[in-house]
Amino acid sequence: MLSKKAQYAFHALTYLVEKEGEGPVQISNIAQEKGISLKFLEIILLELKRGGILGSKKGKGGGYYLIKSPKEVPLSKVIRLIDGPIALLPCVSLNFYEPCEHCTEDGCGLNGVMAEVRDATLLILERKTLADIVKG
Amino acid sequence: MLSKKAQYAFHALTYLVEKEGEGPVQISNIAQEKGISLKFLEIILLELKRGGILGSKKGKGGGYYLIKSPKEVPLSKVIRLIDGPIALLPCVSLNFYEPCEHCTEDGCGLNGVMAEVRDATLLILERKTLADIVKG
DNA sequence: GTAATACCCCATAGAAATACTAGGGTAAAC
DNA sequence: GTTTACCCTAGTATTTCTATGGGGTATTAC
Repeated sequence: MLSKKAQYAFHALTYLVEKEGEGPVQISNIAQEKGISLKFLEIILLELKRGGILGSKKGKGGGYYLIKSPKEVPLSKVIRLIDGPIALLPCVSLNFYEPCEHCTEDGCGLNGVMAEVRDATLLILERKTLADIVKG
Repeated sequence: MLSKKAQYAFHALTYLVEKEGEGPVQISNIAQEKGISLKFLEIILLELKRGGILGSKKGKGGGYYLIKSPKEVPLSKVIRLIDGPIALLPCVSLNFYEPCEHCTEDGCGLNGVMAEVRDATLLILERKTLADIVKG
């Protein structure tokens, strides 16, 4: 399951997509509009900025904005940034790989299936972008 | 990600599949062989029993055993039993559905994609069974 | 240049989930 | 009736989740 944090991230991002071209959007604006705690949202947006998805501008008229086209931001990137691994097992994770202590060298039988699940999931999450989750 | 508990469950189940036909297997046997804490494993096996996957026999010569053929136990059943929902969002979960407060009536844009992910995942996890995760 | 704005950073904290641990109870087999 | 081995309740340490609070700093408008 996605954490609340990741869900909030998506809600904030879709809002920013909708507001694209209107200049920076303030945290307080997003928080109020989407019903998210302001301080918690602050942390989330900061992470999205550090992850290269958002840019920010300080001072009057400042706020957050997308630094890429929505079509260039796959959903997988957001999930990995906020929640971490997409795979169901650390030993089949592409970006957060860790060996299992319980798997023998030739791997336990789970690996194969979980790698399949990972691939099927990524096939969707890598292709779908922020542009796809904004209602027409 | 699967919890350690779920991973232990799979390790224990594969062991039971390998020992099928040899009568009940004791918890202590599985725990030692798979390197799992005995008391923690006890809890896990009990949940698998309550979930209708395992049977147990008390007293001397007792232990746990599969009550169905390994081919009849899909991996999805084990995951749902131990970890809960397979879907990434509660609002697209088939077995643990909960409405999202942030989604409007016609749904947020995420729903569609996450339902796709769920279907792709289930297509694998419903078809693959305990028989598939035991090494030939 | 100064005051207002709005992001930035650090510390803390309650609640829940995770991953166990301890100890005794109970049914079955011999 | 004693041993075996599952069954049940309770507790606990650690981590993660979900925030909250207060102050610092860069930018802009005037």
